[in-house]
Amino acid sequence: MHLATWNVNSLQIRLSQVLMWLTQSAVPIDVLVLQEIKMVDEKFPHADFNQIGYQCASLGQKSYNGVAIISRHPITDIQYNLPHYNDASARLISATICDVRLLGAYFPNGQSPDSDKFQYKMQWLESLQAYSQETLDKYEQAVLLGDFNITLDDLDVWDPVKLEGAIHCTQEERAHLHRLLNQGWCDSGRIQDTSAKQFTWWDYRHWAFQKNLGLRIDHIYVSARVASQLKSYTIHKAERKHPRPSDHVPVSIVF
DNA sequence: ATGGCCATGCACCATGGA
Repeated sequence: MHLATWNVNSLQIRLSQVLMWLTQSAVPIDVLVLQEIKMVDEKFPHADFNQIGYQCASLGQKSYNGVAIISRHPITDIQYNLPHYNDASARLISATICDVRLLGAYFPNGQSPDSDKFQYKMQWLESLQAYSQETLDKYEQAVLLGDFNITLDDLDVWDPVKLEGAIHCTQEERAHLHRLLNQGWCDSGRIQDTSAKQFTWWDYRHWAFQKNLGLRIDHIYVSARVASQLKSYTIHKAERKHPRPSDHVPVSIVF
């Protein structure tokens, strides 16, 4: 199974690139989860995806956030957002596809550690912990993937000294990722290669991509059963060379 | 030394992103 995640920063703007990426993939993508589609469900371009053999489920929102699942296989048991957290933002869509439970997530950004938005991020993460545990208890094959907006450790940061304590790099945020890993998830990006710096996001400014000044904040966490079957993990950096790219690139695994 | 990008909404500047 080939699974991918991509924060597209507006599906309106990125639709043709996403369709092209899906149709040109050497190994066909079975499921792609999207974040920041910034689009209400009524405007979701189902027909464009149907035309290339995919069906979709979306949790949209105007201007901000919004997540979706694009799948070549039937999508069942869809859960919108966190079950125990009343969220005004569209951040999570879960479904079962080919006997695999998928959680496509757009974690809150947090803005800065002293902001109200950081408090919201912490509350959201607290609720995610419970939902994550329920998911692992219930499904042997599970994948939690998306834009986590958190670096696991300094290896995920282009300049850990400069960014020490900055948003996405605080110990409080990282503690939540370690809690998830302690629940039994495996970071698919750290199973095979555990020493190389590899990023999934680069700032639009300062020629950051050209200088490779980035962060790894998009993650694919897999249950033990899926981890044991993992064949490959790929960060699709070439998508950042598109004329009008997202600041994130797609990440995918094959198992 | 402030910031330099990109997308959205609403109107050409403000907000959010990370």
